[in-house]
Amino acid sequence: MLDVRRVRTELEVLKAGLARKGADPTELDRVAELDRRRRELGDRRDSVRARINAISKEVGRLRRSGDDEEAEARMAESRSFGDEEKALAAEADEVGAELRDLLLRIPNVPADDAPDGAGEHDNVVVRHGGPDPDAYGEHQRVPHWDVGASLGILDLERGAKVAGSMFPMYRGAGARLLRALTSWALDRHADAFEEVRPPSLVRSATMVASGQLPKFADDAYHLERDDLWAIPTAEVPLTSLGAGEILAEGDLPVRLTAATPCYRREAGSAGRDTRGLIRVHEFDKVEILAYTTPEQAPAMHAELLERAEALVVELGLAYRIIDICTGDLGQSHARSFDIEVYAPGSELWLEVSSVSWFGDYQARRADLRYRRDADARIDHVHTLNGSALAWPRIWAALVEAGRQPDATVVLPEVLAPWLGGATTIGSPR
RNA sequence: GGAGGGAUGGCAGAGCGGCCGAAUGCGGAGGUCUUGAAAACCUCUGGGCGCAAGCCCCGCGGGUUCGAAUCCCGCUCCCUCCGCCA
Repeated sequence: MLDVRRVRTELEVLKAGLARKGADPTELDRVAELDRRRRELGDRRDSVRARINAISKEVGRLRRSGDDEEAEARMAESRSFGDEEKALAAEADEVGAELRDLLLRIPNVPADDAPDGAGEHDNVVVRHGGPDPDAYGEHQRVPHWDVGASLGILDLERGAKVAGSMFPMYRGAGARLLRALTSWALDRHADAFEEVRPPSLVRSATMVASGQLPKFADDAYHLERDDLWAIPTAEVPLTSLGAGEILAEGDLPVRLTAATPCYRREAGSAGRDTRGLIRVHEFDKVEILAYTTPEQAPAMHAELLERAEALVVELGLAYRIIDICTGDLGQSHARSFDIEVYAPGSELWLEVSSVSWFGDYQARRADLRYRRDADARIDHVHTLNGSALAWPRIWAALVEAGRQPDATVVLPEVLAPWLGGATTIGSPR
């Protein structure tokens, strides 16, 4: 969430930021108003409390010196402030809660250098890499759901039988390919990132910390009986891993990686991209995430993007990197780069990674701070994260791009160690 | 799931309802001493809001009281035992 103090001192700057995102800037006027009222009520409450505290101390002194009569008088005096204190406290709490609820729903402001734009169509392609998307042959122009079905490595019908549509079932070499991708990616990050295996069900507070709640409750699976949420990304537990803690500056940057299942209801996109693996309710993903000082953040953003890009390069896929414009930025994001790979059979660019910088927006929600070496001041960390990578769409692109004229599928050499040395799926027809 | 015990500052560990934001020890920072270091000694050493006065925080949330770390209720988490179980 945004820093209320900035709302007080840089209201217009923040409003301009929200406007760039296409969000309603007038919400901040309401924040400023609630903040004023909360502080005013708090001040009044505190001065009444100061009176009560002083009198109560006096009562203690009088009691000890045996002057019970005067003590009684002071107790009565203190009692007379009770109702006022209660009323002011209740009102201050109410305004405070309203302020917090509002603040939790207001998006982050975009970074200055994020490109302006109203929506998806204004995103900027930064660069292309890998093979020429137009150079794929006719044998590669078969969608992955057909390739997967004929090779027996993707069983969407059985997935639907067991759990419903958009719950894919991978089989045989298809399942093993997923396992290989996860192992390969985790190993590729092992040089600098601590591997974590976090819970995939989390509390509401954890979902609030990274920004999924309260606004996007409909997008997530909720286990009502236990009041737990199925994580939509490892970002959720990894961001909260340090919640409520104060780290030493020397601990930063903290680099974490995790492979987890991800669950998304896709409530807002019913009927879209329903074929194959392009949009599914459950998928596996390897995430890389960091806590940094504000100074370290830009370099870390570049590092995460390089890592995600390196994986796509090693897989030999055609890809492009997109600088997300202000109007398309997620609620918590200040700056994001997406990596899209080209799937020649589906003839689609598929988003397989989103590498984002959140500033202190999540850290404030999570109360995740660090102590600066220079002056021992305590400040919020910056959080950054990226997928490296999301596997179903990679799986789809690999299967389509790897398809040979003889209908077998050849997989990238880099995966061989995790595939028992075999990089071909199926036998020639 | 059942029974019991516990939660205090970076850690350990005190804390009759008032003089407790909290003893003491350790750890950490600075200083004295020393050629240097160790030892010894001295000082400092939680967080939040606020310009300040002041207010709040002893797991979290309520309550009792003039006054709560201390009493009461609910919750969460941890530990022990039993049950169940990958």
